[in-house]
This record gives sequence, structure tokens and C-alpha cells, in this order.
Amino acid sequence: MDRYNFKITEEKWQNFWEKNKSFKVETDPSKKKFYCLEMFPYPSGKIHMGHVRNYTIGDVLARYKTLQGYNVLHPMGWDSFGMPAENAAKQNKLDPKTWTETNISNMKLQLKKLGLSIDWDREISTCDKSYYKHQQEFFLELFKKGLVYRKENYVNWDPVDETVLANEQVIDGKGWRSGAIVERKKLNQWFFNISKFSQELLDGLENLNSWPKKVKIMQKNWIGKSFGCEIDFKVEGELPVNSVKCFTTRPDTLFGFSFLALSPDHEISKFYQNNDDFAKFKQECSKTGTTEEAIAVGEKIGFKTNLKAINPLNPKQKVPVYFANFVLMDYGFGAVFGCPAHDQRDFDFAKKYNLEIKTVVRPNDKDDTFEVNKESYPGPGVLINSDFLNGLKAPEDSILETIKILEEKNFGKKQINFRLKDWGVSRQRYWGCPIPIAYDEEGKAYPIPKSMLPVELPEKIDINVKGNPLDNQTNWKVITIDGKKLSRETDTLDTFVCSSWYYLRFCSPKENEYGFNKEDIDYWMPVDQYIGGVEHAILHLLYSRFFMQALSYENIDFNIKEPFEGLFTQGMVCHETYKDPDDNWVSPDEIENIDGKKYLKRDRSKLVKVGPSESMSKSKKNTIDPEDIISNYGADSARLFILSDSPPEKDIQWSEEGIISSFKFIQKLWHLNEKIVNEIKKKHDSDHDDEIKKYTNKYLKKIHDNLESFSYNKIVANLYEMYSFLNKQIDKPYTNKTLKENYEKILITMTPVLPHFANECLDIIESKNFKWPEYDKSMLKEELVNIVIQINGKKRGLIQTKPNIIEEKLFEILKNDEKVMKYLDHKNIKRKIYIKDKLLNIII
RNA sequence: GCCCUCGUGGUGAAAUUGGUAGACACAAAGGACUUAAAAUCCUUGCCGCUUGCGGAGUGCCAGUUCGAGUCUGGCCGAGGGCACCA
Repeated sequence: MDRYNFKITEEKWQNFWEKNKSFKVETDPSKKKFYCLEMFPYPSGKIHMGHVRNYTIGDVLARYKTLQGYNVLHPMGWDSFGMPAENAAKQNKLDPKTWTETNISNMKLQLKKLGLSIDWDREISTCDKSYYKHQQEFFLELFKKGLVYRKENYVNWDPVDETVLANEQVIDGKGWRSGAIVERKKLNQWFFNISKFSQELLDGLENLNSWPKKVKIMQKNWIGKSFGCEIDFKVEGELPVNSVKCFTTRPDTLFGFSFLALSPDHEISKFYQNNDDFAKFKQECSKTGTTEEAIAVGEKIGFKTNLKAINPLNPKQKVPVYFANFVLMDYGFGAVFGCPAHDQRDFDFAKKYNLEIKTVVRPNDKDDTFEVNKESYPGPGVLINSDFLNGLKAPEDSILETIKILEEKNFGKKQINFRLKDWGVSRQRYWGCPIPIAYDEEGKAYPIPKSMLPVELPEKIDINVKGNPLDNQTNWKVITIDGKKLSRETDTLDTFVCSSWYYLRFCSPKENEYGFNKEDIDYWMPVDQYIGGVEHAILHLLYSRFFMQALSYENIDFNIKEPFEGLFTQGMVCHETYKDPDDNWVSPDEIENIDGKKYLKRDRSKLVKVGPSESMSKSKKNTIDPEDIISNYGADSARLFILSDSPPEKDIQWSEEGIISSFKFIQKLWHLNEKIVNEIKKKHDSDHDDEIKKYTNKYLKKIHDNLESFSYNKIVANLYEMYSFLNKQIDKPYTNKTLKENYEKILITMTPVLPHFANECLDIIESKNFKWPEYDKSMLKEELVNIVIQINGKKRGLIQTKPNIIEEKLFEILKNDEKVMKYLDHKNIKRKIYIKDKLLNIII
């Protein structure tokens, strides 16, 4: 028997696909389309197992849809702007462009070795000027529509990367990439007005039926809509201030008012500019705002002003006004009204500063003497101690009623607030898309005319400088527009801008005039299935959705509101972690397995500590290089294993044993193939034709259902079952035509998972121009069914009969079943439940 | 603290509308083949007794039902998201 030589076969088919441009597609409205997109990679240098999983899942779908007759767009590109290029360039003294381009060509080769059905003619790279030119056009388009603006703002400053971070890029007060504690800094920044579309982005989620519920909830929470009331508090004191606006979701607790708190950045703070104590307090705030313990403990600190605020519903009541560290300037009006009895945060603050705690809501199961003492009571109940509001049901009736009263008296009005903030897109970085703006001496911003686009990044410059290297490019910075000497914007765009529209570009990758061509996007968009990691649930996916809103805003020609019709988020690839006796991480290829125990390779006597399986990461050294796997076992083995065992949306454990068993399975399939090919050559009677036809049909249904529901792990199980059936049954005689036809169908179903192997086998049986085999519903009916016999709900027997048997007849057959009759012996049958063709439950 | 998801063998997991729990695989143990090893194949899987059979069993406790991994309520545990959002 020949061994299956994956090296030769895989190379053969990869060359074939490349030479024939097998996956090249064109816009063709006469064909039904399917747009299958996986999140494009950052060209870090090498592909990792996460890519293998992501792109294998996508490839299974793309190949399946192609076989079903769809015109499938399955492109690939590179998210190639970003900081790693700059950092690597600093270390290796290469310029970012060269570094990036080398990485792209390496990774492209690696992806090709996976046997992906990609239309490489559509390859794009976001750092290519033919790409970012159009991004600059979009920027100016949005600028014209008023969706881009510049403002001086406190920004999240990453002191290590020396750049600004969006709120979403700050995790636990630290930079998402550098891990450095983020500082606050005031800078002039460009913003995309994403918050303008808060309601649309929220509503749009409703219709995304093929998105994971989890992702939709995360976005919903991020947008953070809340319903409440804006209240205008009159204030009195020594400052020239008459009123302070607050937003609250609980106006009904206004009778529990005991202080007013302002953000340290509130405009009233200007009156304290020269106050040393206030300066100290502000410094205290910026410290507690960022350290981890402070966030965990949540210590509240305040600075008392000499103002008093008046309760609009009870003008006799006057309460102190504080600056407080927990009040955020960019939510609501940067001011909150404090009701300690019914808000834990206000409660903590009141305790610290000895402020009044007045209970105004009692729980439904308590009487009016209820008093809050150890902690606040934020729950539902009935209003008490609230004068004319007493007795109202909280929160439903009481909130609406209070808002009505406040509106009547002109103290406030109903309001909806969103947590979503505008997207700061300026980055003080070299390796990004230049912002197409220039400034005059007064700092007024001028858009660069379209004819002067793209604003190209200067090449081969010295990036070994502190801060933004573009700032040092004095020649580049100077530009003359309409005879006016201007200075270019030196900030570049956040790389999330690049990935917010790349799926449009794939539809028209060569279009020169504009970012895309209308005819192309009308045909291909939206993306039917988008596949990627759940880590992009908020950032990338929300920005992309915003981009569609922004492009369609005031534009009747563009009406794509949602870019991704279907979304699938795959799980991570995990591996066991190892540590040597000195507690250092050890990589899997430094380990030797002896008698089921794991030893250090370089010192066989030393046993390594096996830690939990965790997501593959360089820092824990538990990565496996896909290139090694492909060269040792082949792409098909890698694909088969990465799909097996765990459902695609869950994490998967990578193991040596697992990949070996996938490899062996392909060898077994190869031997089976030889047997079948021999059988096809022989002549036989047709005794068993029905058997194989029926089996194949049942198998096709399973594969079909599992493909449709993304149960790719079950498809692998179906392949194992199919192998074991055919391997047992192949010695039975079948007519060659039937055997060939059915085997061909089975092989076709294998092509999405094992494209090289299955195409090779199809080639051997001389199958040409094949398409996806549909199953025949009428053939699914069984000639015999198994009926479970239960006694008092417990399984006691199994009877095989023809379908549609009536209960009486079944009971007759049952009388011959000694085992079951033993249980029924001399017992009174109280009741029988019969489910046709399935089950008979006898109650005694 | 709030929100979401999930608890099934030693492990990863299967199980249409409630209807044979553990498909398929990994690991382990035993066996077959072999001079031996590798490779391959078969068997076992928790508790009892002798094959065979019986019993328990899907995190825990109740409930609905002829029948619950699946539905309802409560509890316990794990993972993820958000985090002073007024």
C-alpha cells in the first residue's frame, strides 16, 4: 500500500488553484452572491494558530458555498499600519515599510500553504497609498458633513507609546498595548462624531439576527442608553453662578437630596484656579483615577465649595456643593445630585463627609418607618418622606410622575443619555494614515484638496526620536494651498479607521476614483458571514457599523446601514503551559514525553510542572508554530484537527496527540480510497446498492445540517463515522456505477475540510465539474424503526419493527419479549403512552 | 457591585420539538498480531454480583410531567464583559 504523500499532493493542488485562478470572482448580478470574510491579519511576521483556526473556519464555509453554486467573494488583505512596525523598525533599524512588506510576503506564503480558497487578485494592504488615499477622501467627506471635528480635550495619554488612546483602548486604567498607566493630558484632537448615531447603532442591533447575542449585549452596554431627567439646580453663594445642570435617572428620589457633586473639571472649577487646597485635591483625584487599588476600593474624596444648592421640590432645603473625584466630566453635565439613601456611591460619600441620609423609598415588604442604615437601598418600592410624591410606586410610576412635575415647574425636562463617547482618532505616530488637513498660523484647519491626495507618508525617515517623527519632517510639513503657506497635520489616524471600511474595498480593490464602486458594493455588500475573534466585539465592529452610518448620512446613493449580516466569533486556541523546576516558562518543543510524564529535553532528569491550558501566547511560551505543523503533518491534518473536538465558538485545546491522530486518519482515508478505487474497477451484482445509497443520503443530511449550523466539530465526527461504515461495508458487492456515484458525493463533502486530499481522490476517480450533493428527503424514511419500551419511564427493551405500527400490534409483539414480560408479570397495567415509531411507556 | 454565558465520564465533547444519556475523538488499562518493538486492530469504562443482568448517574435541592441533560423556581461553582455612567 502506498502512503499518502501530503507534500506532493498539497503542493500540486495549491499550484493548480494558483495557475487556474480558481477562486477569482467578478461582480455578476446574474449570479447569487455570498460574501465570506474573515478578519484580516496584522502582518506581524508569522501566522499563528489563531489565524489557522479563523481562516480554516472561513474556508470551510467559502468552499461549501462555492460548491452550492454561489458566486463567493473570499478575499484577504493586511491591516498593515500600526505601532509594532514602528517598534520593530526602531529595534532592527529597518524602516517600517520594508519590515511590513517582508512580513506580508512571508505570511502570504504561509496562508497559501493552508490551501485557502482566496481570491488573491483582490489583496489589499492598508499602508498602501492606493488604499489610504481613499481613507483620506472619506475623512474629508465626513469633515464636510460635520461628522469630524477638532477639539481640545483631555485625552488618555500612554507615556510609554507616547500616544493618545481611545477610551476603548484603556483597560483597567492601563494602555491596551503597552500596559502603562494612562495619564491625563490636554491636547488638540480630531474626533469622529460616533455618538451622533448612538440611537441608530443601538436600534440596528435589533435586526442583526445572525450575530451572537453576547456581542450584541456588549455593544448595547457600551452604547449605554439611560432614561432620566435633566434638572436645573439653583445655587447660591459667593460665586457668580446661578444654577447647575444635572442628569439623573432617579429624579423621584429628589426628597432624599443631600449634596450636589461636581466633576473636578466642571467649569465652576475655574473659580478655584488659584486655590492651593483645590490644586492639591485635583492632584489627589488624578492619582486615584488611575491606580488599580483606587479603582478597586473606589474611595470617594471631595472638596467642599462655598456654594449651596436648592432642592427644586423643596426650596427650603439647601445642601452643600462639592467637587468629587467620582464625577465624570464627559457624562451627563459633569454634575450629579446626591441621594445617599438610594445610591451606594452617594452613600459612601455621605458617610465620609457626615452628610444627611434621608430614606425616601421603602421596599414593598416594609412599612413607612423603614430606614436605610448600613447600605443604600437602590431597589423598587414605595415613595415615603416625599411630601406630595408619597405613595407612588418606585421606580416605574414615581420617575415619570416626578419628571412631569419638574417639567411643569420648569425645573427640568425628560432626557435620554448615552454612555458612548465620540471616537478620538488622532495618534502621535508615524506609521499610520496621514490626516489630510493643514493649518494656517492661527491654527485654522484647511482640508487638503482632493486633487492633492493622497497625502503620502514620507519614506525612509528617522523614526528614532521622542514623540511623533512626523513633527521633525520640516520639509514635508510645509504645503501651499491656493497660494497660502500652511503646515500639515502631523498626527495620523487610529488604525481602527483603516479596518472600518476595508470590507468595502475588497468589493472594488482596483477602483481608482473612489474607495469603492457603487455597482460592486450593491452586488457584494453586506458581508454575509464575518468571522473573527470576540476581542473585537466592541471596538472594530462598532466602528465599522458607525462608518456605514457616516457614509450613508446625507447620501442617498449609499444605503448600507449594517456592514455584517452574519457574525461568528471563534474561540481561542489553547495549549498546556509548562514550567521548569526554576519556575521559568518552557515551550512545548523543549519537552520530552517519557512514560506519560513530561521531562525537560535539555536535562532529561528534570520533570516539568504542567500548568493549565491557556490561550497561546509568546509570554507563556505555549505557542505552536503553524509552519512546523504544516511541514510535519500537512495543511489538511492541521485543518482537520483545528476543526475537530470543540465547537468553533469555544476554545480549543491544541495537543500533539490530536494532530497526530488527524494525520493518521487521513492515512486511513487514503487506504480506504485505494480499496474503493479497486472495487469500482471490479464488476459486481447490485445486491447492496440500496444500502449504500441510503447510508450516503443520511450522511449527506448530517453534513448539510452541521455545515449550516457551524457545527464543524460534528462534521469531523461525521467523517470518522463515514470511514468506519465504508471500511466495514466495502467488501460487500455494489455495482460500480452506484459505488462511484456515492463515493464521489462523499468525497465532495470532504473538500471544504480536506481540500487537497479530497480533490486528489476525486481526480483519481476522474470526477469533473462536481457540485454540492443535495440529499433526498424521500430517501430518509427508515424501513425499520427502533421503538423504546419503557416501564414506569425506565428503559426495559427495544423493539425493531416497520414504521407506523399501531399500539395493539406492538403490544402483541411485545408478548414474545421475555425480558419485558418479566416486569409486567401479573401486574396491573394502569396506563400506556405510545409515541408512534419512537416509544411505548407502560405504567404499572 | 451590575450584566451575560456555562456546569454531562480521567479529558475535549454529542444528544431535532421533553422520549435509548455519553455519538466522535484524546488519554488510560487489558488483550490480539509480532522473536521483540513500532504500527494496526479489538475490549473495558461508576457501583454490585459469575457470563449476563441489576442499580445509581448530566453541579446541588425542589417542582411540572407517564417521562427532564433539555422546562420552572431556589442554591452552589466556573468563565467572560462593564466598572464610580449619576
